[in-house]
Amino acid sequence: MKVSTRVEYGLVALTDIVIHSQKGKAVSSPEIAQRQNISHKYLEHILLLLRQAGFITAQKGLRGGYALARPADQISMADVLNALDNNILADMEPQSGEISDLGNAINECFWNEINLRLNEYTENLKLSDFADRCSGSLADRWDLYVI
Amino acid sequence: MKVSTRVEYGLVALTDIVIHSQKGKAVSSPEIAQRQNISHKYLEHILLLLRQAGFITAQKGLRGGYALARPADQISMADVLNALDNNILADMEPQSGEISDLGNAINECFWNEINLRLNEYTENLKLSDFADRCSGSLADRWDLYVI
DNA sequence: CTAAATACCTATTGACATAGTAGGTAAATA
DNA sequence: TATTTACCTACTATGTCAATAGGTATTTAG
Repeated sequence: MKVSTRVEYGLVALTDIVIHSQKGKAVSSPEIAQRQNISHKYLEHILLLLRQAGFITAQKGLRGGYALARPADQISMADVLNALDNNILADMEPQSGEISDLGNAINECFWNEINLRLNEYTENLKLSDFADRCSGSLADRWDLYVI
Repeated sequence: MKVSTRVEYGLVALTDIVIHSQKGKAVSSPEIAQRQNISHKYLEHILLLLRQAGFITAQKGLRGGYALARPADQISMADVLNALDNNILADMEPQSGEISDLGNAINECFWNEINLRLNEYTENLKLSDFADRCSGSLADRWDLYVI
């Protein structure tokens, strides 16, 4: 599936915050941008989306930055995806006003089925599980270089 | 999931051909266009894709039209989707050349997992199953009006 | 032989989303 | 007070989508 950089970077940024959050210390956008090799200015737009959706809180000023607004095990990937892209998990809707009976039938028995599967997977997968898995995968990678 | 009209119409057109095919009689594009309420000229482009991908054969001239190139139970939905949209089932690839280790990890443990699920479903679903289901759904609809 | 119907090909267009870039403002802290 | 940060608004380049348009080639019916 083709995914926009907005979604891609959003997921990376959020996971970065989870991984690098420490007690009382926010993660700043320049920090994330450098670590993840993302344009800082562009990243700011994306972090705004994530804040407006209620996943992170922001602190202005020196030593400011972002932190999770609630525990990572209470944030589902479905929610995050929807915040970054309205359509990515949305039900299929006819783009043209008129649609044939066959078109309707196809939507019902195919696209909705696909959405059901995507939603089931992403709703049950929480940000915490996600970050754990990715960290694990990262650790594996590091081993390659360390040995 | 947001789906382009190209994919939507392509699926409808192909299913229309399956349903309305009769021995020795091709299904013409004006016929499909009228039945499914699709712009005829636009539909021609889409049918071209389906022909080039080898799903249907075309016959020019009076009484010409389209027919399935091989049995419907030998055409997987995955193949059809890929013919209509290269990216819809494709693995996640970094859009920018450079991607962080975390980005790579996310691709591996999240997007590829999603693609795996989509591919599993759509590869096992054949056009024949698909047409049956949709016809069934259509029959249900008709009952509503017939009774 | 001719006319009509059909597939096929190429080009063009308007609308929209994406992927940034740019510059400035407000707030918080060392 | 200076610096760092988040925040806000505007702009732009690029590409894809969703057609529309017009013409050519081919086949069949009559």
